Amino acid sequence: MSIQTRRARERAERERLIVTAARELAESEGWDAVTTRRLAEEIEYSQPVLYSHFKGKDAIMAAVAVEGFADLAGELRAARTAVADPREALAAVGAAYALFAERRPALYDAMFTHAVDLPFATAEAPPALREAFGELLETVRPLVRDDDLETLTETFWSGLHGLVTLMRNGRLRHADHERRLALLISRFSG
Amino acid sequence: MSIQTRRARERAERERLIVTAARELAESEGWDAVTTRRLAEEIEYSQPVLYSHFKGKDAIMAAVAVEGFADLAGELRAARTAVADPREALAAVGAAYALFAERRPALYDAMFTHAVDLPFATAEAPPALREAFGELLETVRPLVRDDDLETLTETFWSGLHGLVTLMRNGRLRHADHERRLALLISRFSG
DNA sequence: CTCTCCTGCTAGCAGTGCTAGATCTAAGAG
DNA sequence: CTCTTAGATCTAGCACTGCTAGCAGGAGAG
Repeated sequence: MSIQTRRARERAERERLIVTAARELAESEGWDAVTTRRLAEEIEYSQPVLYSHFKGKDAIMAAVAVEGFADLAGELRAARTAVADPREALAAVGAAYALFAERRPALYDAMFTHAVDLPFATAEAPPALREAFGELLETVRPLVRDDDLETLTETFWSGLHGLVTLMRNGRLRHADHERRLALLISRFSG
Repeated sequence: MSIQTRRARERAERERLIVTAARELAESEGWDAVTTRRLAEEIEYSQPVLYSHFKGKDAIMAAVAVEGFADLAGELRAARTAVADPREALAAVGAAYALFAERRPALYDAMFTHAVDLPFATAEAPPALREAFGELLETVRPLVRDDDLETLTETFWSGLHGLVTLMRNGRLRHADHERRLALLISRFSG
């Protein structure tokens, strides 16, 4: 029995190795640099072993994305719980979200622009995803009035997502980022 | 002289042929189906002629994107000028924007998620781009109070962009789209 | 009618994601 | 302790991508 558990453990370790290698490579050189050959070289195995762990490259990106959601959830939670006042919390969470996207652009892309086949707003969505959205939900909850909580959260989230994505490929002037963020938050804390 | 003008005209026609072929192919089968070989076959020329017109595939996508901005500007203008009341105009323009993204997903992608090298919020941005943004600007103008017009417009635009992009790859529940849109608009018409 | 240029083509390169078949290791049976 | 068998891993290759060098062939100029 123990020999099989050792094998299973080694397999799991290698799977983590693949995901972290993909993540680090993407964060340092962008997703274009993450090829199956390059990734195989990085983990010191041949290409086909990747396919014994994941269905394809998209599945690897999805796994990286799930890790990203766990990170994001953690950072949002820290921002939310650091402040008592609900409006200040909203501002802090919004700033944390924007900062996350700015500092980890490749990771953010994997989470939101790529990896379409990741189940999301459904019951079978990975826990990390629900947790990240849950943080936004708890931030918005004290400020909700007439509107539906989920709808309000989704709309606020969309605003943040739009800000960071449009700015990231030069659609918005980089200088006024703070003002736009403040404006968005003010419109959602009333 | 006239012989050279004929050649120039034929060249321009072929260039338009390339762009419209790329656009139609993308809209009917997605950007993954738009390969240089497929595109060459579609216009009944060999691959290398594409490179005598455009620097590469990205440049073709950028040309398609510019066409898309002209379309978007037209639709936004129609929505804006159809209504007299500023708040209703904002709602109409927001709905028109979302409808555009929903009906032309591939075109929308070319405009906002791909084609990074397209000059945007600068002076050398193509006129169609400035026109499209200008429509949003004129819609927001009557509703601006304490905030800066450009910043307010950019933030509203980000909200719209976030809504349509997050919904398009399953990040948001499709059913509540109208409610989110209405909520966003209400937060920006006060 | 000849020469020249230039347009558009064929063929090919380097790289991509992915997979079939061989190989080699290591576990289990006698 | 040996032999067989099964599973994990690798080598080699497929079909495709964007892009380009270098060659034909027909246009225009003289």
